[in-house]
Amino acid sequence: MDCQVSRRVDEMRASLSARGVNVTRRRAKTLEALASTDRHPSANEIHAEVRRWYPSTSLATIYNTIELLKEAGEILELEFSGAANRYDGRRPDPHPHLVCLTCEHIDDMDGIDDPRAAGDGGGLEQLSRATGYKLVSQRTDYYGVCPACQDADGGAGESDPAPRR
Amino acid sequence: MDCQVSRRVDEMRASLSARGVNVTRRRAKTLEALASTDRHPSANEIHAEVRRWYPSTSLATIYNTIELLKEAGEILELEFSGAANRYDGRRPDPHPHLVCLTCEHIDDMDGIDDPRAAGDGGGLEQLSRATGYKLVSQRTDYYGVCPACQDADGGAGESDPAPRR
DNA sequence: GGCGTTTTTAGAACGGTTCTAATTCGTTAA
DNA sequence: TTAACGAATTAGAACCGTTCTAAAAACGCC
Repeated sequence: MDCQVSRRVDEMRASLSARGVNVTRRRAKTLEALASTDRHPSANEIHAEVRRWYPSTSLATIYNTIELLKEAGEILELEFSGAANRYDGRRPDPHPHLVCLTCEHIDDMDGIDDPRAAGDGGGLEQLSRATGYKLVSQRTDYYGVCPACQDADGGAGESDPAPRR
Repeated sequence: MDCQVSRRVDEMRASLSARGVNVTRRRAKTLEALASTDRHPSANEIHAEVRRWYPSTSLATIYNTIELLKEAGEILELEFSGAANRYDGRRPDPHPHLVCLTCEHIDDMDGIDDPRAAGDGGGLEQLSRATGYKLVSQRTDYYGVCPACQDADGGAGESDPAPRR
């Protein structure tokens, strides 16, 4: 396993343990599946990955582990109404994403010189004061068509190659 | 009907008509329900409102009209995974929202002096160039507890008065 | 008034998520 | 090694907002 990945897995494991959560083998594999990709997998995709090692694993176990990780603040959940939720186990703090409406690929939006592209963090207290809300989280998404899908589109015509949202 | 509201209804109606859509009485009531509130109603709430005038109205008709309005770019749909989608018929262009996690109230976030609080618009072309995506839309939400729910909470204790998300 | 089209209805279907009851697993104590 | 207890896991049902479908109703046009 990549060193970067195993470090992140250790972080998550420690965070769960600190909360008294027993990190079983299935749960550990779930952490690994989350830490080892930047593809923002869905619960189903994580399930498929864990099943490669523990084929009897139920989807409920995946959701259970996801819930524990959410409580520990170790993953970021990206909710979608018409499609499966997606998870970011590498960067649990809110950060902006680029969502492809054609293939549902999700990229982190990093290092772009735009005010809104900044990670949040400091801003929430200030905004809480300004709005009267007690703000705890934030989400920014940009929707469009990713480079690969633009290329696949061969120039002009639409051919609806994949799910749309 | 408020003058502001009826102007907005007329706008929507014109926009639908221009696309060849027949604005029936039920559809007109749906426009009105959307234009006459800043509460960001769900499909169910719109349904209840339209039913006050046309009691036989089916939920499918509401979704049908919502779909037509989306195609015409006349409403903003705020999707939520664990709860019903919400609609903004007053300001169809993306703008930031404040979402109360306790009572599910949604406020428009206006006139707050924060970089991310700016309506989008111009930024998308620039960001498209920077990211390689062909961006068409954007969403920014802030999550927290609204002033009313903070007050209702009477200071310290939690009592889980309403759905959580 | 009759006819073809559009709209509407009621309810089934769908899909992702959550819940439930039963089973299995892991640990500790005899 | 076995017994017993609590935690984890499983399979499948339940849930709920949304979408689909087939039939009925309303509408516009001659």
